Amino acid sequence: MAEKLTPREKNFSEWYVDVVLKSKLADYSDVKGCMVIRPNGYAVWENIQRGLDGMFKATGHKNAYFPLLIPESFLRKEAEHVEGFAPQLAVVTHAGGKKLEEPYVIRPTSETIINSMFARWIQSYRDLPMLLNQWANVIRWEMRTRLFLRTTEFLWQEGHTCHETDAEAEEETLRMLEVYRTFAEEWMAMPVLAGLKSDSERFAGAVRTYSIEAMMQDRKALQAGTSHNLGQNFARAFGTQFQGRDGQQHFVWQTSWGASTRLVGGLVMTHSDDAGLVLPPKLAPTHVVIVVIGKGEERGPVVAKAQAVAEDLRKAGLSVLVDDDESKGPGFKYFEYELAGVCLRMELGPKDLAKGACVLVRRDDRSKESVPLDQAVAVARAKLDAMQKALFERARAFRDANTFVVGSLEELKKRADDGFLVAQWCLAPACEARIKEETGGVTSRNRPFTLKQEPGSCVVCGNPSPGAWVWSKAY
RNA sequence: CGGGGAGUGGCUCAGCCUGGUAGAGCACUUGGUUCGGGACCAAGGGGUCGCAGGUUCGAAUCCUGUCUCCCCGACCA
Repeated sequence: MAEKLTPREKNFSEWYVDVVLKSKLADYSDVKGCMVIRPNGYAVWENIQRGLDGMFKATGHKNAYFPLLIPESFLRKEAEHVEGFAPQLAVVTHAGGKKLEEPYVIRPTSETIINSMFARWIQSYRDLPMLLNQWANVIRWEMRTRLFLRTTEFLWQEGHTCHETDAEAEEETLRMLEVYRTFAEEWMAMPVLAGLKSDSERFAGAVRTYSIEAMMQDRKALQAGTSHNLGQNFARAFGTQFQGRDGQQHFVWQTSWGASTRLVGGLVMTHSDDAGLVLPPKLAPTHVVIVVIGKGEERGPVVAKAQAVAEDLRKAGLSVLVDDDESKGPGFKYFEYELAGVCLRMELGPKDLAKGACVLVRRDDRSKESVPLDQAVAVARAKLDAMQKALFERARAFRDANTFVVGSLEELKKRADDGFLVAQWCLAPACEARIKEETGGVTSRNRPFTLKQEPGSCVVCGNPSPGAWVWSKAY
């Protein structure tokens, strides 16, 4: 039931939890650090999957599925990889009532087990490129969890590809990052900065990691997708080789890239407000709810009309709910559907019917308009398109208004909670570490492609710097 | 893991200090009246008080342990 949410101003974290719980996206489970994704939340995830999966297929990838359990020895084959993931692993030591000869690790990511198969499947350059994707769950033991943003088990998609050359792998890495950028901006209406990650933020086992970074309403950054150029690191560890055009054996060049249910959290923190969930139409499970108004006998014709309009809207490709529940008043329902994040509310009552009209209310700005019924479908679609666009524009304006160029460590400290900070950095890990320490958690987010690289001097040490990076506190 | 807070019908919480066999509001069910921004009346159903020990004639209440969640830090998608 719709209790009041904690306002964002008062406590952003509590607001976030309130929205997720009360809009029934997810619930806590009895398993520590794990959540249950409820039908509302799963419907959003399914829409995300649909969108991304279509883009993966369009870029030549095929879906496959690899085991949840990975022999521990596989993880050990790539030194940096094990080291990076060791603290987060869940390990199965017993099965079938007996202690296992070799423990299994529950996958935190699948590079190793997939490479064990790539090594068997790839013989020749004619087998390349190999472009696979897997939709799966993974487990990473976390100290502190947050609904959708960081849970012990989460759902994601991990792409794994093999290429003949380094250049092709790099091209693929950037291509998939661009897929994420496009998806984030065009589907999620979430503006992002696509760019290079620093070495300290690089995926364990990768040569280079790229990310897309979004700004949430509390001005903190959310890494919303990553794409890695793995070079030949895993290929060497697993002997994934092919006979090249030159007749020689070569290790394949690989990439991997992933996006997770964290995106749902990003959606919430980007668009929602103190009344509840706001979802971009392209991902919203319900586009329109038709609230039937009226009492007793006057309801009959209204319900009939509502159903007819719903049918028309559905034919136009919209997802529609008709609410003719007589036991609740309309006002109550308005609050409920706003909380649930339905994009458009259509109010339909006897007065509207008399005029041959209905009232349409947009969730994001609550703008209200009386619309002739014969134009309802066209207007609804136009409003949804406008809403999709408006959400993106508003989020972008917010991000831009909270992005600052800073010229010194002092300024960086002062603005630590203000948003995205653009600062020159000499690339020395020590300077990066110092920023994190002195600012109470500001880290390098990435070096956006769109950020012009002009030489300057590092805000920490003053040494020459090749260009600026974006810094922020992050989820 | 450190600091702070909280676990009592589905939800929000009272009761705990000063032990005596569990209560309110909301939600839910049924019937009726309502319906353009959170309707009302009446009747009803629902809780081994997070879990496990202990003290006691008797524990929601006192003691010990443990689990979970929230907030703030350290690690991470």
